[in-house]
Amino acid sequence: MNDVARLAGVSIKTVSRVVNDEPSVHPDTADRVLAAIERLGFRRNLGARNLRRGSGTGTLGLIVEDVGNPFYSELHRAVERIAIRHGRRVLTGSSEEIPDRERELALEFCARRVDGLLVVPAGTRHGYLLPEMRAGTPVVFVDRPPGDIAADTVLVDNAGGTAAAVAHLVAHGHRRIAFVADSPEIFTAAERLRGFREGCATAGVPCAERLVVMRTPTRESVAEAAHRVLTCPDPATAVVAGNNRVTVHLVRALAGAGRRPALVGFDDFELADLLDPPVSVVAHDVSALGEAAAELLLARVRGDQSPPRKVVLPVRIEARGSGEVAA
Amino acid sequence: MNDVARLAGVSIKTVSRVVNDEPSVHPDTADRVLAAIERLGFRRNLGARNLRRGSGTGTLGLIVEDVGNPFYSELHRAVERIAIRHGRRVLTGSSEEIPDRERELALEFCARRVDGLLVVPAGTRHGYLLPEMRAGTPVVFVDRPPGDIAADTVLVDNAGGTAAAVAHLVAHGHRRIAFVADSPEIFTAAERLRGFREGCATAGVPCAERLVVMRTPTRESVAEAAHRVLTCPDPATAVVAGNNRVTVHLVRALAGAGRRPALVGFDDFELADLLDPPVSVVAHDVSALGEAAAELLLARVRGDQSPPRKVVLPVRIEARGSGEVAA
DNA sequence: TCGTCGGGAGACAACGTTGTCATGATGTCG
DNA sequence: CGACATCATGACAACGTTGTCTCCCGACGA
Repeated sequence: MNDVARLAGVSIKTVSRVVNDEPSVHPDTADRVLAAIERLGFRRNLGARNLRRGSGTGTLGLIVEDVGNPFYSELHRAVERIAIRHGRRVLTGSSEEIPDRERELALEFCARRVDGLLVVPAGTRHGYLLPEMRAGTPVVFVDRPPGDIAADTVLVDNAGGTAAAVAHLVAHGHRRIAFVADSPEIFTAAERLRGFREGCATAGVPCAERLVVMRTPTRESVAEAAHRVLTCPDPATAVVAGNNRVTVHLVRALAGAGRRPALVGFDDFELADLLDPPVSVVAHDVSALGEAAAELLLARVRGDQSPPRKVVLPVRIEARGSGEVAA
Repeated sequence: MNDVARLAGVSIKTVSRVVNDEPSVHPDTADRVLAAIERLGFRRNLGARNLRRGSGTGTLGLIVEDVGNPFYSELHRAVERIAIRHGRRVLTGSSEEIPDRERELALEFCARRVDGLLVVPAGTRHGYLLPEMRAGTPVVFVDRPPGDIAADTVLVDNAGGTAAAVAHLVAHGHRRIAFVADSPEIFTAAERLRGFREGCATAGVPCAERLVVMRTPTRESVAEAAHRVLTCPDPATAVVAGNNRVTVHLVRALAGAGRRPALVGFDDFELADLLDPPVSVVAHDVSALGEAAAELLLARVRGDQSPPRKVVLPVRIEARGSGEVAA
């Protein structure tokens, strides 16, 4: 900026005036400055600007489990869309479901002075965020609630979804229904299990513990779980999958099998309708989730001080055939 | 930091020493300072730090078409992985395939003083980046080359891929092969068309212009294209799809049809193997693409001044059945 | 003619850090 | 016992901006 000022024969402050197009700069002067800027390839340093102005950095932080997972990338996209609309960029990080990495990312984003933080929590303890929140960085939790603090949270109706899945299967005559999901330490998995049990209770069908398998879904672990619930005494005739990865692994595990159980997945996924049979799912609007969270966060950024809010978005059964297999 | 210093009864510089754990601070003093930091919830301002140190901001910029597209989110993930390994974060933006948005994002990222920029270009003119590059921000182009400047570029073997797809189909007896792809203004689409033609020439099969349809793939446009190439005189018996979206739309369009053409897609996608028939594709390693680009960029950040490099990653045919349908 | 007003521009400080240098206290060695 | 290295700390400037205040000058009304 100094160089620009020298080249244009003005003071540094006048250059500042020009780049911020403040009024009360003589057009001729402005032209000289613009020419100098052009010639030197000057670009103002936003970091310094933000420091001086004390305003925010125009950045939102987003922490998810894995930016490469389609579920989270759709979330990311929705957040980005809202952020852009408010003139902000998104800084993203993958926690890899490791609480320490979540914490590290969150604190670093705060050190970078993001205007606000969106977190899909990996851990269950979030006291470390309290100082930051008190210091004025609003935080909104997405898809899962914080562990031990009160804060804005946007969720989907997990329990309602699995309960509906069970009802759907029972309506097609199933009475021995399995539930295969992620580890119960994960909030969504635990909630979906709760809904599964409630659904069973409501429908008056038994909920056999041996038909419930919960652990981190890998291709192998899900295949093993499928084998177990389908070959035990009184085997399952239908399966509820706890999330999109479980569903995909299950579809793969069942692909070779002869007689297949009915299946309802949680989370919609591309091509579900083109599989054979098409996979019924508990669908929810991931974009709406991201948008709601981002809007809530931005309201906080703008100064909304009302008590922490909890938003629960609805889910719906997307019946495509795999759930309609008769018992 | 002032407050911390006051509370700990030391100078602000000593606080700085503690947070950077420089040696030569008396342990007792350090403890007092740490206590004060804890009590006040102090977090150092990385913006100010970066400004003062003149070092980079520890950030890489990544511009893609759409962070929500699985192809780009996998790329994002790979870039993030490498960035983290070098202690850096990733600032991402979606250009939405609009040259002006690409430019706007790139320049803003430069103004934020990213250490380097990864760009999947939307436009074909990149002169606007020259000043930034001269000013020391390295730029690496990913998946598509820059329009009118010389710069590092990491691509996949687009032409080789479609040529191989044609060879694969010819080997199964096909002689009337269609090519459905994105608009030829998109570099990858144009290259794949070139490879398609070369493949036809090499195999000695005709390349009828009416079997080539190129435009922005939507569900409708692809369905229409499929209908056209399959119902014209001398209709196609096989189709090469130009990218993952075209492939998915094609699968959907063909799902209801009776006798289906053979199909080879470009870009692998989840569940391709579980469709009926499983979809053969020209596969390439998106993670490798992102990693190679990020590594190259980081080498530049570290000061590598060698001439611009062009890296072309290999592709391979993933034969799953849909390409083996006999003519 | 004088006082006033407003446009155009610059000097200076400050944002929150850290690099450089200086200081005083303490210990060490010949 | 003096010269000197070492340790612990602080004062100060600087990074690249922008907010505030001030100054100058020409125009305008009384």
